[in-house]
Amino acid sequence: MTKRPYAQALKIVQEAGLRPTRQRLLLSKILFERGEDWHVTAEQLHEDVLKSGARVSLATVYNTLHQFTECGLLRQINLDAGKSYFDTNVSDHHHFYDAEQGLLEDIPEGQIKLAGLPDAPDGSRIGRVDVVIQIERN
Amino acid sequence: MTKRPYAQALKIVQEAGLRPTRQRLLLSKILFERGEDWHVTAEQLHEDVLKSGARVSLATVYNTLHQFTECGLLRQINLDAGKSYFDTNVSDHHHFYDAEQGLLEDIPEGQIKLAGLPDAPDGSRIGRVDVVIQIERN
DNA sequence: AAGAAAAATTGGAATAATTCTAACTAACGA
DNA sequence: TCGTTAGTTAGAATTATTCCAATTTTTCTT
Repeated sequence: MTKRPYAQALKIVQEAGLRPTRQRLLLSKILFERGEDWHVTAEQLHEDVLKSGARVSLATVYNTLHQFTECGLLRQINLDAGKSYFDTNVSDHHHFYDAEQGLLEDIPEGQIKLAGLPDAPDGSRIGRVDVVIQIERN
Repeated sequence: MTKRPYAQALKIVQEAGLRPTRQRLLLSKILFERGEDWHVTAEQLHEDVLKSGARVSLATVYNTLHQFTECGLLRQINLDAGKSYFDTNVSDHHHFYDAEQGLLEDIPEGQIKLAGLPDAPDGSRIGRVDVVIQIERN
């Protein structure tokens, strides 16, 4: 992988139909070029930006996370009363959740089988089905 | 059902091992004597208390909801970054969730079948498994 | 039943995550 | 390059929740 530093980030942002601003490129790079699935909060991502030496306001981090979610680049997960996680893995998979430590872990796609799914209530249709396995540390 | 007004509420609170204070009795009554499952937020419950003509501070509503949850009288559900729901139905069941309107609906116990549940990661064990079906209004 | 000890309640302040706002700045198309 | 549109920003505002220290209630002991 010997690309110019922002080639991949640029591609992602443009294909999502978003203007390639400095902030979006940087966030795209940090989010999608770490080579593993990541469950990140706005606050964490903002800290990572600052550590990288760049500056993006927290408001922009929030805006961008929501835009990326809209575009299907991220998946938003709410498990804690207080905060949102954003998952860089948007495949159809489920999660372990350690509430004590606020840690999310992926369960591979296809591992869990669901049967007996009910029809959606009248006047609605089914969107996503989320399975969360709460775990406790021994 | 011609009991003295607080007989049932008293029983619930005492069997949970909690002191039967005026506040707990009233909250127990409002929560468990409506004859149907209820998904309530602290704020909503507090309003219901005020409507009933009594006064319980919001801090006490929060304390009591958490204590009742500890005792297994309620189940806490977090689906929205912002707020917590408390479910008066503590049986092993799942939910429809309408994110748009913040509405939760029960799916009857036993309806959904899960297979292929993975083992908990090393050093942990499985607690609860939650299935949430996101629905969108037509 | 009275007094002491323990637990619960309270208002209000504090916190945390998120959203809003209005002014500024950057990107894009002609 | 210029004007228009979209994006970014700091800081204020909002929302749900927790914390705190003072007061009140409940329970225990006698």
